Amino acid sequence: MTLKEIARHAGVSPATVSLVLRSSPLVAKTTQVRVQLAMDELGYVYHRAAANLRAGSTETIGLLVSEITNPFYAELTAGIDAALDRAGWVAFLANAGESPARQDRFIERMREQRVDGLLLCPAEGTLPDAIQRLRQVGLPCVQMLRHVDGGMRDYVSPDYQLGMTLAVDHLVGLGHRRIEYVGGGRRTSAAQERAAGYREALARHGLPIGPVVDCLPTREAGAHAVAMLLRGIPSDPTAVLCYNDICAFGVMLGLTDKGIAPGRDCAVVGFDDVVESAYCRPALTTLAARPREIGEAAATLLLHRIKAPEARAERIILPPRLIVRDSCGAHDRQ
Amino acid sequence: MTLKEIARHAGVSPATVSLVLRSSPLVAKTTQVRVQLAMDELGYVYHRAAANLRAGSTETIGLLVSEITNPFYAELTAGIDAALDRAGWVAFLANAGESPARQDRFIERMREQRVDGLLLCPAEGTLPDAIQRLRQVGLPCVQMLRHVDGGMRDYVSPDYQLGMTLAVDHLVGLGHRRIEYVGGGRRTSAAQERAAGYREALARHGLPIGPVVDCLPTREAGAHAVAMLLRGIPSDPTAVLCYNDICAFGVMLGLTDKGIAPGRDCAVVGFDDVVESAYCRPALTTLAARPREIGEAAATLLLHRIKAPEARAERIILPPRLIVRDSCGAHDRQ
DNA sequence: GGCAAGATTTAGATCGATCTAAATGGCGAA
DNA sequence: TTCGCCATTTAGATCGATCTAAATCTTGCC
Repeated sequence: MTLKEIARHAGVSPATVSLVLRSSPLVAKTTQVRVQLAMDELGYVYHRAAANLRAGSTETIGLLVSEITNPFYAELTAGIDAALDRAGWVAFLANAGESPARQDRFIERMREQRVDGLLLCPAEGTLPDAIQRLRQVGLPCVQMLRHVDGGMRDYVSPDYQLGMTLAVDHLVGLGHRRIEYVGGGRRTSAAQERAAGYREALARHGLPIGPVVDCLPTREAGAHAVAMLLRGIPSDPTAVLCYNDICAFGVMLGLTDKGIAPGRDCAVVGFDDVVESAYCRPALTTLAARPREIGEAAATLLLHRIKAPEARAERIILPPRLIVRDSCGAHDRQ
Repeated sequence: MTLKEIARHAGVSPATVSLVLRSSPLVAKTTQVRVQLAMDELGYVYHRAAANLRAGSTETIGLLVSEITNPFYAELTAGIDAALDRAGWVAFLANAGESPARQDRFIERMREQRVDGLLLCPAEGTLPDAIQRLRQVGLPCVQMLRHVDGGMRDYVSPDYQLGMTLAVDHLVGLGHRRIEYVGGGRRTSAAQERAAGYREALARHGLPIGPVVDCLPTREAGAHAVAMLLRGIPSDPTAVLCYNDICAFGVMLGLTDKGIAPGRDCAVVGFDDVVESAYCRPALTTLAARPREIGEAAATLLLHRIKAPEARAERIILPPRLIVRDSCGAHDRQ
């Protein structure tokens, strides 16, 4: 059932049907109704791919996340999906699993599909070159959560550094002087900016800066990192900042297993504010990074960029909010 | 940069280039090399949409999940993505958010995109009619986790009923006689099969069947449901089965808040085995539903169905495994 | 050398829409 | 009546690939 058959059935030319499909004002009301009727009657389904081939745009984007099973990325994805749905666009999804090779494969496939743009969280180890190439071939791209080119191109993310500053200031206000950070070892901009925020805030307060403890963003790694924290040099920390909530859950488990009560004996602060944060015990003090809003902002920015490819790059950096719960001990002191 | 230009550059006809692109054995080695060289040199990118228009298939599917932010669906999605990637296919993603209207909109859009098939978790309230229509228009479709047509069409899911049976048998083996189920009120097949499994298993043991307590799959609802459990008619339950792990987390919170220790004073069993189950305290006894495998199986089945649309429908029902941890008290008794 | 068989290559139509540029029809004004 | 203008409609080329059916080129063999 094609446009041509609709045309025959409605007694007009294919060109006219095409105009009706795109609700052009050129078409007379009566003709439009007649064509619409024919389409309903014959159960016509618009063939977007064919239209796209001629028209040049697909109203389609590629979405690459580094790990969909991380609840933070899942929220991000939901935000993107909501914004695209409002605009009538759809996204191809892929899960890079932190593999630059898989990421390259996906980008290649998206180019073949002729998507109009790309939303991506660059996998760890992505070369700036990869993003540069996209620019060269004229494929609009918005980076999310991480950047590999100094963040000077289109980029949407939480303000990691500000988040760490808020956390440190809060802990210092509670009287903590030995504050460590768990979450080194990753080579993403998101990790580096957090570590920098931690160091800078401590320096501003004139406090000793512990070596950053390596930790992947998993509960296992968080629990395992606890051993590194308790070296007693010069003394054990009284507070621990974590790369994200998942790490923090692990750290709290690790502390508990050593007989140290998180929130009472040692403050723990996470990052992200995933759903569980409010429900674990002690409830986790953390920084709300607002992933859904980030997703919506990123999708909206990409749609703008597609319409205006030559406009200057935008950076949208959302300030996180400190959510004070029980794991930092603030509630005990009042 | 099109196939035609490659042809000119390589001194062959467009038809030959097309054959090379699809690595046809018809082409002579030397020609193939020459064409390949021209493509590399000119930076040619295959135009899949154009090829699809002629060839009739898109090697693309639509994936509709009811709630991507649920970690169970996130795992499912990761499994699907992995299987599709291996086959070289890609998926359009949408998040229905349990809205049949949004679901219909997405299905319509997928038809316009001419996807070759659909993977979907039907939103609550989906009419069997919706699936029936897909059959009529010849769009292959595999239902996952839920079905709206008696599960007689292509369908992949855990064996909910068996899961409930395993849980009840285990609890009965531990000596429990008053076992309740939290998770009614939903009108999906997944909910109904769980409730049926619960009732049947209890009946087989000759035990009293409590009224199923309504509970949405959220922590809040789980915590709230606890009040309904503790009515003392004829006595409070000593064990609670839950719709899924998220509910179970809520129930454990609710119990704890009432001074009842889950795992010691009251057994709690979840369903799904999401990552947190192993890490909450007490660690949750639950049924591992293997979402990643389900996702892979569903994607694989859909690809088969696309190749053989007329073959008979397949039901792939994976048996869950009971994972005994601390919340059912089993470890205390040994 | 001639011919059939097999191996390669190709011209031209085609997929289902959009685009451009021109055709058509109706109507008031000269 | 004829013309010009505006509102509609349309023919035919086009997007970038694949498909069919036929053309061309090699071989091997008599």
